[in-house]
Amino acid sequence: MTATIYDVAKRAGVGIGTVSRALNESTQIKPDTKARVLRAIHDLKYQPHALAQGLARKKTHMIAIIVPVFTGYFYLELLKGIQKEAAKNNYDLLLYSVDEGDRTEAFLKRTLSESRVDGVLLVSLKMSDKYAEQFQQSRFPIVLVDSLHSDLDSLTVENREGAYLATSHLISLGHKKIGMVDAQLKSAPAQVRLDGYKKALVDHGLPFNDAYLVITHDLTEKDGFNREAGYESMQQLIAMGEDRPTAVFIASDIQAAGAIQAIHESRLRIPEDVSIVGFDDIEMAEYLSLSTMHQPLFEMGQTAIQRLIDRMNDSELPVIRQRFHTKLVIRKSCGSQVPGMNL
Amino acid sequence: MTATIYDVAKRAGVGIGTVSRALNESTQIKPDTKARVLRAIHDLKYQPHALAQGLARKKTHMIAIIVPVFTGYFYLELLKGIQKEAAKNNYDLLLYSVDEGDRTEAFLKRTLSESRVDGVLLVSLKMSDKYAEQFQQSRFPIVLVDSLHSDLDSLTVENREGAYLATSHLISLGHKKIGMVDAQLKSAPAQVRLDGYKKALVDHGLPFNDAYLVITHDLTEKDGFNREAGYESMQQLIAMGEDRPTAVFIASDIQAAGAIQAIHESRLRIPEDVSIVGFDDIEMAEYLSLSTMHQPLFEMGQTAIQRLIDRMNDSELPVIRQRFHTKLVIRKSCGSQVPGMNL
DNA sequence: CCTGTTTATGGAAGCCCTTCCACATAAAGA
DNA sequence: TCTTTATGTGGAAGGGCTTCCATAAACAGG
Repeated sequence: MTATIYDVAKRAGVGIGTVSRALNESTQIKPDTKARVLRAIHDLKYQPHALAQGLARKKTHMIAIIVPVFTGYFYLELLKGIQKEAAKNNYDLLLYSVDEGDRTEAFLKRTLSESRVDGVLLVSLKMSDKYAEQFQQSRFPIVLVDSLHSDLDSLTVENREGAYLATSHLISLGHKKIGMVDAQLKSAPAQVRLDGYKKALVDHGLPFNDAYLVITHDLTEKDGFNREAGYESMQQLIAMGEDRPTAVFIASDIQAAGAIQAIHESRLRIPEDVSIVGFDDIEMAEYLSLSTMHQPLFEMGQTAIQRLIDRMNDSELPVIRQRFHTKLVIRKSCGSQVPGMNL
Repeated sequence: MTATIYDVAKRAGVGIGTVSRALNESTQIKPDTKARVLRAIHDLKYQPHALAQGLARKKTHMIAIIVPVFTGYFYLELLKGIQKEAAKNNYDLLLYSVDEGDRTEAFLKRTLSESRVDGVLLVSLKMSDKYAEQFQQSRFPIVLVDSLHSDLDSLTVENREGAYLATSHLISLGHKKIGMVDAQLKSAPAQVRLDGYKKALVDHGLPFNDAYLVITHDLTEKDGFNREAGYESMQQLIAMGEDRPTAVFIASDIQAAGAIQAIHESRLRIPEDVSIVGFDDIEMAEYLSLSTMHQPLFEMGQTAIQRLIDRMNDSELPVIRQRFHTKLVIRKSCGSQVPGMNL
């Protein structure tokens, strides 16, 4: 069927070693021999067998990427960056998408011992100490994206800073009663965004009001970063009546989408009655005219691959933690609280 | 480092063949021998080397999926279905995303000869006759999704039917002047959707008016399924003034998003001044209150994998072409043309 | 022209499996 | 008890590549 290196060798009248050298840019080959081999390769439409090559080289040129079952643009943008950079460096992407909680570990385990890939990108998923140690000890290249572990390379967004900026923006518009809708605190980003929110209040001399903080108590396995959670949380705030906050910082755009729906259903207006700021800047945010914190996802994806490649080339690199800054994107979902100052 | 089958054999005091049998559910092994081997495997944390296995078995248990650089929910939903079904059947997904035009062929070529994967899913990309023939001759399993070639398995959406239904819906609401915004006709779906639109007009005794058909003349390499194209196309229709259509069928939701923007900017109202129906039912459609044709993408993804697996098991299967039906999802973007009958 | 280098080349060994064949052992039949 | 058959088992061969080592060819220098 398909030609092997032996066929090429025979046709070119050389040994298999020479064929290999012709293919692998070795300097140890005479130019005209190389030309002859390349000609034979061309004639036979020969293409090296990826698996055999991988087996011999102990390199597969594949990168596994483990993501939570993709819900939304968040992962799309990231994937684009990852994909582009991987392609540029001739790496193929093996995509694992995890739905149930502990499948992550199963994937990590396989990854670690099957030698199917040269490295792993773990996205938005928690890295257990146990596996972190295994990866570290085995020097198996891994980079965490939007996730954190002190022993491993990680790229995260400045969630605290982002939340701080978002909240500060609302404060700067004159709001005094500023609420927050958050996801479950077992999620690190949710935790940290809450911190940023609190800090912004404190720094500007505003009290932190427990009643203004609504955290999804999603009974399912989810983390609360979804529309339904945002919808319900906002309903809860609205139910406070006149005491309700005049502005709300919402931990993710997708929750904000649900929140907006809840607000509209209550016949309240945005931003006249309630101002909101989201987080993520997913594509939909633009359609919702939602002010939000933009994350440089594409760039993070690219950087993640670069870092992974660096680490594959040198496993002794010191562990880094790279933080990416968010940027406030102002749209129409927040206005000044002072009457008459509205847009 | 990691244990090989030889280590396991030695530890269990058996031959390597026996270890292999213990792993591969062979009946040719005594239960207690098997137990002993499995014990050794457990002790050594042995895991077969995927590449070596692939090389020996001539099977990689990987499927390549080639998609246009993912823009939007269209691919997300499809990917979810693909991913889920692949995981269920223990196949790994190798993701290739194509941006520039002819990279597709490069991927197909590699796929065909590198033996890296057991099968290919080609999504929304044109299959050239040349490669179609190569795939067919080599009996290399491939399934086309949202793409078509007579010699290969393909799953498509009933684009004509969908366009027909969308247009008919507008007609049933009383509209007489119905326009269409389409993408470039070099794209098969665009072509076929236009046919459906025309047929609906004709079947209902309405004339086809050339001026009401706007086809993006995108100068870039794109096919016109994007927001900017929709925006400009709609501006063109609006520029007709009072002669403009009262309803427009738009070939994709993403174009519809652009069109809606254009409509709003012209101070026209939806659906009072212009009714629109889109195509795809991407997540955003709900937020835009856009009536549109829903495609069963998740299901298509699943089916695609199933079909691919079937074909991998039996390359002699007759070529099939499976069509999926679309469904009209009514939201608020279309109203009756007759004054007073509006919502 | 010969010796010492340098450069080029062939092909065995190794990567880690599966599979097949030969052989051993146990069970069954006579 | 001795065949015959069924059942288990070991390990060579093979899958297609890279790499290394030994050897051959080319090139200098004297």
